[in-house]
Amino acid sequence: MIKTQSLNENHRFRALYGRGKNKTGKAMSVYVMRNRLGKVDRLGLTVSKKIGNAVTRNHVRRRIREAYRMLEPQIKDGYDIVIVARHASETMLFTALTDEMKSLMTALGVIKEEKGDA
RNA sequence: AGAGUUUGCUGCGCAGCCGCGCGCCUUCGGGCGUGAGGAAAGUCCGGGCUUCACAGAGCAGGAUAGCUGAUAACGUCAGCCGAGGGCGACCUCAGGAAAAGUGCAACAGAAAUAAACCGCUGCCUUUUGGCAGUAAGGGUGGAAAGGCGAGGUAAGAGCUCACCGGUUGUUAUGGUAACAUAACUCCCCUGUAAACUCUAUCCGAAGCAACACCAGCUCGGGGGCUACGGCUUGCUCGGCCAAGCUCCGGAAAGGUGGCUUGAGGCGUGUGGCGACAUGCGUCCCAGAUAGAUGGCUGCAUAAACAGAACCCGGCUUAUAGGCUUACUCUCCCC
RNA sequence: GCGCUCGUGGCGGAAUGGCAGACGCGCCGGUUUCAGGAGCCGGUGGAGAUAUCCUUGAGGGUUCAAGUCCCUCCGAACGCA
Repeated sequence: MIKTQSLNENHRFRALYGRGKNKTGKAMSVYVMRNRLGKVDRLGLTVSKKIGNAVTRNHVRRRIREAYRMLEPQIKDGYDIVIVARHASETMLFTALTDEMKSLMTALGVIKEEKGDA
């Protein structure tokens, strides 16, 4: 990923859960908050043990990261984003996963508005 | 043909585009190579490695339990012995000691480690019954004094004898041994040690968040107090001199190493029934640090259990499908 | 990584190796009331032929006998670094 670092500090996670804007879909919940790092985005992933065993959790984490990578060029700079996986993210089609992430991000206002888009 | 026992293996692969960790190269655009398991799991054992304030001794505690071997070691493995199950191939077994001692054995039953309720026999008594002898018979129970026959007796009893069974000891033969077989001899004794215990053998503790180093306004270092102090798994002896709090003096997180060449893999020869050992050749095969293997498309597309975190040897548990070794029983045909 | 504890009717929670489910809460039925509550009385794991059988997270073992002892799994909660 080009402009995104991983978010691994527990206090930032708690700040996002507490004060960030959030939206929830079938496959994930997304929390968003501005950071003070300028052009850098930071992504944190949470996959709890309720989702499944280690193999399942790895798989879910990779799918969500891949979907984020597809979406990354359209995301505004300077945000911390935390994505919490839910059960459906293991089984649903990858295209549906990508679409859901995009619609959640759009609702939260972190997707760039494309030129000439009505 | 049917039913069954058993051995070992595999458990996705290829191509295209985009993407990730590590290593090397780089004209800094990128390129090349490589990248999860048989259980990586559970953490049930054993070892390496590191540190400790570890000389060490005793007690306590823990583990193991047929024999011989294998191994770095083991609670693992191999072969054998014994016991149990199965017609059999074969499978299972914490498989030392109950004759060192203690405990426990509910209910039932007269009685549970010792015995007289009924019965049987003798004597006394008018009868009811009393005294004595007796473990053959009765019922209870998981277990009731070894089984059966004969002798014997008032009635009976290993009281005596024959046979059988178990058992203690000795001897002989075979075997390294566990043990097996035979002879003589002693005895006839409940079970339980996954109850305490005894016997034999083994065990210092903690764990890579160990530990070492670097950077840092805070390091290092020093003073005072706790003091019959702290540490050494628990306790005692012994040993060591450090630990906590506070003050000079004000606190939060980082980086690097450890980290992968090893009791290593593969092939092959030799020794051994085997576990395994060893010679030669050859190969280098993940090393992350919120944690790398994913997404899409095609090949008929369905495909289990499941993800390394210091490393090895085992055990246990999970596992769709496929392949495979050696055998057994029954039926039919020749 | 290391270690400790627990699992019993619907719920909480007892039970020396010896009749499993004490006790409390809840639930059901009855009584009382015009009606409800409280009180009082009785019942309450499952199957079944109404004899009995199966039940202490699951599966094995030891024992005459296991909720209890031993082993292996499963699940939950907790401690230390």
